[in-house]
Amino acid sequence: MSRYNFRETETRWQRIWRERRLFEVAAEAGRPKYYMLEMFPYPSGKLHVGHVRNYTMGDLVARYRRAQGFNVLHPMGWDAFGLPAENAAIAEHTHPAVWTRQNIATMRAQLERMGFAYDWSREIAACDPEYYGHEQKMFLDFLAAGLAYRRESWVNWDPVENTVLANEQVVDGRGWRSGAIVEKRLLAQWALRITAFTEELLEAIGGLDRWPERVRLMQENWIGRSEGARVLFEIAGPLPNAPPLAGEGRVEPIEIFTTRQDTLYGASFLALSPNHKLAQHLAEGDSGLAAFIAECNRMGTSEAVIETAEKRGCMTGLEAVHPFDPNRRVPVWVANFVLMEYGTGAIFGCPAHDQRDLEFARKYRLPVIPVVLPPGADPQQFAIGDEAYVEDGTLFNSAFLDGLPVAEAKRVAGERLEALGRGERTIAYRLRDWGVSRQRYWGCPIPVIHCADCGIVPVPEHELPVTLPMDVSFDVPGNPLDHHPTWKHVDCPRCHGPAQRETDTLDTFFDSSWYFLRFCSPHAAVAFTREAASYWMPVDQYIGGVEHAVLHLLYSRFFTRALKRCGYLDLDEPFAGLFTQGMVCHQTYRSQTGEWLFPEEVETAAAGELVDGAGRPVIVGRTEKMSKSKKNVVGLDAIVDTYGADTARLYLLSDSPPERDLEWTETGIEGIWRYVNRLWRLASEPPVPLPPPGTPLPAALSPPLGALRRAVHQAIAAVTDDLDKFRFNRAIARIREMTNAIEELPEPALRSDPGAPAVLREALEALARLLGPMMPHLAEEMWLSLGGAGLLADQPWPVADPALARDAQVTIAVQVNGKLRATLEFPRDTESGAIESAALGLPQVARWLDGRAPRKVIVVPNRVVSIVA
RNA sequence: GCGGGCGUGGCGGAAUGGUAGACGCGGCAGACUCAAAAUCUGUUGUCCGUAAGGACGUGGAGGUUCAAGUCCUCUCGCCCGCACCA
Repeated sequence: MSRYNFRETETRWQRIWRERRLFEVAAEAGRPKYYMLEMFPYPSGKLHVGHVRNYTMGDLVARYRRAQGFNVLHPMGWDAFGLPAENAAIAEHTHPAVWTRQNIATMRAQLERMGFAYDWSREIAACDPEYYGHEQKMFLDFLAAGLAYRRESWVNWDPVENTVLANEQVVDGRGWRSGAIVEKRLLAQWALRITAFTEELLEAIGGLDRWPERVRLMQENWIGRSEGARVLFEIAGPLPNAPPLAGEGRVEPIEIFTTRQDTLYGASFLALSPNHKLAQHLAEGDSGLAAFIAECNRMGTSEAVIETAEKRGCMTGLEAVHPFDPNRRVPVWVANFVLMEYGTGAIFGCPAHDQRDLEFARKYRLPVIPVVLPPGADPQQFAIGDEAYVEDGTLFNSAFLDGLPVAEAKRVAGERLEALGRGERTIAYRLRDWGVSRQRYWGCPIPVIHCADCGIVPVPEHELPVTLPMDVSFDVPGNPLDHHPTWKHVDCPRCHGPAQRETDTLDTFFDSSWYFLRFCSPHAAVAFTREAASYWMPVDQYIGGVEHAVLHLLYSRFFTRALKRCGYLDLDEPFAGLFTQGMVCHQTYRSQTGEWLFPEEVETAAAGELVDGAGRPVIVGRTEKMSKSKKNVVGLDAIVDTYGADTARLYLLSDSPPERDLEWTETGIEGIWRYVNRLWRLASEPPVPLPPPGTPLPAALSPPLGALRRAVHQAIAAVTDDLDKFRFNRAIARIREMTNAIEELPEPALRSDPGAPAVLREALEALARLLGPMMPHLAEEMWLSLGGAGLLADQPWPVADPALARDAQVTIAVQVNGKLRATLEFPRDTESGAIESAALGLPQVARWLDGRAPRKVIVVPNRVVSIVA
């Protein structure tokens, strides 16, 4: 039995595609374009099969759209800056650049072996000065436009590593690598003013109709719009135990944000964030308060800590005046649960109608004043127990608001605040500006200079790019740019006095926020040309992991708007279509002593149980996302060596719907391999000798051949529809059905029927074309075997003839009282009366009717006849 | 707590309200073989029945409908995202 020799064919076709520059594209005005993009990878090392699922999907779409005649841009590049390179440099005594370049070379070779149709002439790497120099120019433009600025912000500081840590790098309040307790520090950091576009970013989500609903919701929640009011509470009397804040005797009122201005009459306290400037000020004269604030700042910000931390507060001794009633006073507290970063860093507490406020009030024995009455409740009887009442109702105990429903009361209270000059209705957002400073080496240098006299001075454009020095040491903790003996010392471009470079580098999300634009004109002297961007953008189909649902995708949306404001392009949304693919999973294995084992270290013993190389039993764990740490990975090279790229590709596409997780199994890949060989045999040794290409079909076909032809056109129609809708697994099922139909064509029909060879040729050619986007090498090889002209990759996508695809005969289900009792065969579109009488004449039906006339008969054309006995 | 998703054979999964289980994996039986691998053929939701046939069946309970995996109400379980957001 001959086997498909993928080793020979795959490298051969890859060479031919490369030599003919098949996938290198140029903008062609007037020709419809299709920009297919998969999220560019971080070059972390070798790829495993889990890494290439989204590239396989992207390649399918790229080749499919290409066959449909689109000018398809399908580029690939490297998100090449980042922390792992520095960690590797420390661990392996290499240089981040060397390590990164090696990984890029390895991974590029692996992607090439998969036969992906990339335009490699557009390859970019974020760590290349050719790339990040443009990024520095963008930063300076943002700076000039007020979209980049320097601010003090609280950060996680690792005192051992001497660096800022991202939230993800803080584990249980400690630095993930040093184990040191992380401190909160107020540092001057560069930030991007994403909040300048908050409302736009939120509103435009509604127009992203080819994005997953889930991702749109996540972005909406992340932006977190809340309608409410800012309210001013005057402080009664002078500040105790502290000098007055400013001016002569008059103390600034406390401004709070609330969404429940309707419940202001239920206020029983105000609470300030520990980092509120009034709290900080008061702490100067109040050692108890100072100690409380210090303790709050020591508590980590990790979610686990927040969840378990109880609500605690510290009295300030201040009293605030109720905005609606000058005679009413409420105490001012500092509370650990009030965030400085949201709203105004101060709240008013209404325990009756907010669960968190209620817990606080119970703990500190503050009054609980209900002001919203549930529908039908008795105002005399209604009281708050352990749960705050947060539903709708009617206001009471609230003077001029009494009797109003909640929504109405919000409006009236807001108007009153505005009339009194004690507040205004406003909108608060969860979204905060994006801090982009990192105290890291392997990133894009921020192109500014700090001068003692001139302050912050941008690096002059003609001096860009500011390149990273290569001679750096990772022996000392902290930022190597800061330790470098010479790099940071420069003359101030303005006064020419001695000055220092900024040693922070940009967050790597900055790099990935515009790479899709660079791909449009990757060799341009500017970041990207307006012409190229206006032809290729937006990305028609973007594919990536859902883990980027908020950060990368939101930053890129922001960047596109920021670049538009700076005159770079005329576009709001970068990604017209988005698809988030599921993960590739694999069973996990552990040894008796608990170490993770690679799948190839596990063998099946004679008795059928799983053992390791030394014959010791293996503990089988749950199936989880492939990850190096759990060793449940299957190397890409090993799979391509054993089964070839096409087999791997088809498996990644066929076994699960693309948005769901896929389990990688040995039996699964072997099943695909069998199918690959069946396909190859069909094309290379067809059951009857084929006529030359283009041989016309006979006018009339025998029923079996007619059926085959119909199956082919049905498959073409179904596969096309499935690919349009990203139902790859179903498309493959359809192709397999068609394959079965070809193989099952009865032998006598083949041998004796003069029409058979031509019908078979049509079927096999269609098969090769349909397989092209999924298994491009095999499809080319089939095309060659069939004697097709040119490359399959240049063939147009087949078009189904609806007339040929329509079944001549239909099977009609016969139901009695909703249960299937029989089926009937009829020519398509037989009129209802004939079907009804045929159904009523069936013995299976007569038995259930028991001699009575049916009460009702419903005939659905070509589908079902439903009889009610 | 808030938001979202998903529950269908042994497994992955198909089903514009119209024959539930397409397609595949695995299993079982058989052919070829000295044997194995490979390949091929048949079969494969559960239960009753020799069979014809029948009953049951899409997490659970109701409902709408001639007809429900699909629509509605309630409920259970799992997964994901956000989370002291005022």
